[in-house]
Amino acid sequence: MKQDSRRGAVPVLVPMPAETPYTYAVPDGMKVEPGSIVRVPLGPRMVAGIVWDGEGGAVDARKLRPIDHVFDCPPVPEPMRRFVDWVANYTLAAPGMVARMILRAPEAFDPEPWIEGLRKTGSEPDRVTEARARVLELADDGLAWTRSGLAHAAGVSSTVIDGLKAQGVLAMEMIPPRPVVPAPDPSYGSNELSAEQQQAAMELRRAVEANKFGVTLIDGVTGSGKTEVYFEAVAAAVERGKQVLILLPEIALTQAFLERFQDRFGAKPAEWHSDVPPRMREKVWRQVAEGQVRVVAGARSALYLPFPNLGLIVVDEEHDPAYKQEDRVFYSARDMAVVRAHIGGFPVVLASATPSVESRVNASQGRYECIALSSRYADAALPDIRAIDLRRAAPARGGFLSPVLIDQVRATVGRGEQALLFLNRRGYAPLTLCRVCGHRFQCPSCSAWLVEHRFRGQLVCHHCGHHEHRPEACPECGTFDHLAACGPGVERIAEEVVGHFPDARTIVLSSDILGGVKRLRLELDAIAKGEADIVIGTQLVAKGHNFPNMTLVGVVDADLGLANGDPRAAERTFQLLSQVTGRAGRTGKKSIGLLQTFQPDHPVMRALVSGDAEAFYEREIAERERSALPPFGRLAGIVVSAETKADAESHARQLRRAAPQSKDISLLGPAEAPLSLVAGRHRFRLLAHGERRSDMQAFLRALLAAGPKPRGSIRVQVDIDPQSFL
DNA sequence: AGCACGCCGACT
DNA sequence: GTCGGCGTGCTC
Repeated sequence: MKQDSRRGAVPVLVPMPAETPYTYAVPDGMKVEPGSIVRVPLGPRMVAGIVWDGEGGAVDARKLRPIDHVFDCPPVPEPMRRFVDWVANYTLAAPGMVARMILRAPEAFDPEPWIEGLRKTGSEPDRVTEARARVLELADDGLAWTRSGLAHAAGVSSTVIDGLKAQGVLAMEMIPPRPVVPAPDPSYGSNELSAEQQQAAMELRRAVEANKFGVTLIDGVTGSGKTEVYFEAVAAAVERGKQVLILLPEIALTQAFLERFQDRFGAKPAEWHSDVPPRMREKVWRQVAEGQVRVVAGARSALYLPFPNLGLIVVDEEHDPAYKQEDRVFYSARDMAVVRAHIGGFPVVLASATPSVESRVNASQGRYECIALSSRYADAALPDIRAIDLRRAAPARGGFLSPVLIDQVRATVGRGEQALLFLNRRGYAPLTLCRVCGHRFQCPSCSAWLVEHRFRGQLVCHHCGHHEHRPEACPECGTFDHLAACGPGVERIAEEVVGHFPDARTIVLSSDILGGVKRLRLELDAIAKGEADIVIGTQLVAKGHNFPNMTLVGVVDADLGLANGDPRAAERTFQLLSQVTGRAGRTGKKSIGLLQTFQPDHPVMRALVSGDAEAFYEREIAERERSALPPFGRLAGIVVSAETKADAESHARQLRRAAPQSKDISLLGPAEAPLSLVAGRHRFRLLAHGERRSDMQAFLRALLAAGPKPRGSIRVQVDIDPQSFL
């Protein structure tokens, strides 16, 4: 529905951190409406902006500059605009910075050009050769073909096509650009669902058909077929002519998901993530905006695609920390998906085998519906999980694998099956020190320990990327050959494994693998095909891959990550180790998960070994409630980034002056960062905890008003009470 | 955020 | 004498 175009001046949200839209003059004869994407002059350059709602603010008429161009593009729909305002307000980010996330496909604002197509005219060629006959048979469908498409399909060279065109047998006409993906067919393949799945699918279908806001949490154990269940909700939405967004954490590696989708719907969903090449991004953006793309599978940024007709969002692996964006605009895509659904008045589905504490609490308190899937596919037995008490079964001197684990690896490989050794730490050793003077290698800009990467011969900071050559001599005391590597990384475990099993085929998988995502996919495929006996990997092996022959998962250091002060440490560890051990036993073979730990009685280990997640979560929830941590209390905070510790300290003083009501203003360097929020370089953080979100807003305003703006940026941590967002 | 302007160090 | 580092300030 078009509103009247407004004359005079309109507000335009430009992609920069201004608190309000800027006002631009609308030249005579130009028609714009709220949501129009326009090109406007901003300082010395031209930028794309979005015409916003309301009246343009009063600006000095001499400053007012005209809109340069209105793109021929569907306007950003009203629910999207409300969403931008909502996210900006909630995260205390500038609305323009949120809008910028919508505008990240700059070439997509102009329509895709039509392409040349060829159609049969009905006239006959002078001679019908074999090649020509094949072409004509294909073109008989009456549809327009592209020149290369027709040549390829008929298996002829394009000169054959040109010949037919010259004779007037085929005529050229302009045809619309091809869809990035074919339309999904909700009745293409129906998965066989168990009674339990059927029941769950019915509930989701009902929610979609009711076409009103509601959140459903699918809590389904590994192998219970959550995906098949929510595919039925997707089908219901597609049947109703709605668009669907499926959010996945780190989609770049989830090739298998796309194939499952294709098996169910006969076509792949459109993909949206950072590895989609620019040309494809533009096409996807445009076709989403035009309503042509029906289903998008994407990373968290897909939440900012301009869907005109969204009817369902699915957040798969809803507990995954990758849903939190922690730079520029801080937000949790899982929670913002709920907000987007609320604004759009449609349902949202959260799915996980290990739901977050927040979602469980929301479910138990009735804000979210909950569907539990408790039975597994017949052939997908969960592995038998046991703890190895490292105090009793200590590794050999200089090693990190206990004899118990080594024996199990030997037995597994001996049976021709695969073993996975999981250690969530890249590189060779997390700390290097001098045995003579005790010098420890530290990052010059972050104060974190430098991690040795022996293959590369370097010491690397995992916070900021700083790297230096690994020296032979201690830089402090000058002694040669007395630098000691402390603790294990995957490279060091690989060294140990090769020592024990020189004939086994061993692969190390971590995100710093040479060759990037492409190489990683190849390696994962190779492992799935059985081309490795022992895999040593970081957490990327935990994500969604199926290794049919993997029957042993050994967690080298199950305690890693429990002791870093993060209030979610236990929850995260439980989730991660559940996922990792779940890699084994996908095909019904008897499989084992072994946890090397110094704390076999820790609630996380007990929950994993007993399989009793409920007790663990109850405990965790009680603990959160008792200590007023999310989701019951607040961990909201103002985060000030600073280049140096001195700057951060001066910001802390300023913040204490500005916000005396904040009881807890603390300075955190990356080494002791409790919330794994460290991103980018040179970042020290300041947390001012507040009781309420409105306190945070007041603190921030006070801070900004108190005096010179701190250098670096000010952000509000997103990790805010998820109960209050509606 | 991006971009220009502006003022100090090593090089054609 | 210029090229280029990034500190500072501004954008309707």
